[in-house]
Amino acid sequence: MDAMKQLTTIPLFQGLTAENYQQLASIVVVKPYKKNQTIFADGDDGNGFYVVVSGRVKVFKLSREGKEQILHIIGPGEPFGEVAVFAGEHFPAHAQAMEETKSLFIPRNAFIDVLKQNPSLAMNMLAMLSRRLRKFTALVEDLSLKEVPGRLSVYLLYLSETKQHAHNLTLDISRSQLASLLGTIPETLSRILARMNSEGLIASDGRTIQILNRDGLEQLASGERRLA
Amino acid sequence: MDAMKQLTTIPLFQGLTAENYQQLASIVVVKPYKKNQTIFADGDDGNGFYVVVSGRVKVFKLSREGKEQILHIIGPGEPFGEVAVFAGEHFPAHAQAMEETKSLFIPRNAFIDVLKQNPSLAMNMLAMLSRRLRKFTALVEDLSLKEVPGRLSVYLLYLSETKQHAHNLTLDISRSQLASLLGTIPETLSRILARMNSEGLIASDGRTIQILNRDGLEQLASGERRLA
DNA sequence: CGTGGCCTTGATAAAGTTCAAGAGCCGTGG
DNA sequence: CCACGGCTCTTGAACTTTATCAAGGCCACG
Repeated sequence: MDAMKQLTTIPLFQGLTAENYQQLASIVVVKPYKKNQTIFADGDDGNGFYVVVSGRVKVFKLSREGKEQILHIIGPGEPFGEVAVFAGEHFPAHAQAMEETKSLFIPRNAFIDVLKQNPSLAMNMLAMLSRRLRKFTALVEDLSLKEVPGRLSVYLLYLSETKQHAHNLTLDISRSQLASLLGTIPETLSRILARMNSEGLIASDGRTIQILNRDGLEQLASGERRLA
Repeated sequence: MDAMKQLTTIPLFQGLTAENYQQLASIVVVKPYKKNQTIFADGDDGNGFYVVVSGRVKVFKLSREGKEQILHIIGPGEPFGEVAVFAGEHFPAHAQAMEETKSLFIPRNAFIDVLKQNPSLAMNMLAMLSRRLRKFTALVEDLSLKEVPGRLSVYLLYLSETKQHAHNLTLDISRSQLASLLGTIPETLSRILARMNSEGLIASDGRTIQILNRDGLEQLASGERRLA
């Protein structure tokens, strides 16, 4: 597939003119990454942004002691690093390929030129940033208002609503990474999964999790109930 | 001061044409709020956004039990509620005036019309959203990676760097609200301030705080050190 | 001079982290 | 084909941090 065709399949770039696609195609660079390869580091110069074509990328912060908090997991069609393009000089977090990943790199200056000529691209970008901001609001809410069992419940219910058939979930990330996404550590996650199992809320086996009692999870998610 | 003049002083609207200002002025509505008055509630229909002219507004989330997490405190010249205009139908949080506040309300549809004709307004909006996203990244990092003394240190150092003369700070919010901003409760904040005092890091008296040992605060902020 | 709001302090309990040890799993190489 | 080493995940025990509950102090305002 050539760059131009790829561009038209990306939600961020929907609704542009053929001319715009050509302009974009001429500035875009295809970049492949291996599993665990760093794409950019916290503090790097933000001279452009990326769109994932295939594979997955995690965007995360690192504490001084090396504990990581995952901020986003970016899948095909989604952009990342775009904040740096408009806000400032450097990336505010680390980005690393979680598996073999192909991405497009859109250099800053060239992109801004295209943007200036194209209101509908600007509108797309605005909508996208707004959606991301909204997700962050939810993340902050989760981190500050809920305990870990509640956050885990929110995550499981979210998974079951979106990607998969209702009651049988397959985690597509490791437990350690799930822990990081929930703002905790693997030990705590492990214990909570065990408690959820013994309370009959779920049945987990490796990366497979069955939801046995959806109401119970919803109560945990909303803080109405706690685990024994 | 008439609406048009106010508009030109707002960073978000810098660099527009005279015609744009007139368009905007014709759709803007001035709205006054009393102290503690609700401006919008979580879930309300987002049919426009606001810019604070004078006073202050807090944007916050509420847990089921009523515990509040402040997300932003918005001052003169800053916009709020703008995410709803691009992202979706409803506001993702509550907004309330912290004191007597005057704000401008910009209705959604009319604004989008102006935006479509004006790339530089769109660029301003993009930059603003990006900056806010960046702040959120930092907030998430704080909430998930640091303990309360660290978060408080970050906040104090931030205050001393930006607004005020180096070592003598005056809090412009109540302790309860500071607690909420830091993702904790007033009791915990009180204890930590007491410990910081007795360790000679700060000298606090009411709403005034003197920084006595900047290095010590920086160590707490980065997790190198803990309070006794 | 009382009354209500906010802040402080103490005792207690809950939640999560840390440290340490062991179990299960998988690919590599003998 | 089996054993080894290196992962990740699990489990236990001690410890740390923070929240909760309760009581008392301070101050401003009526």
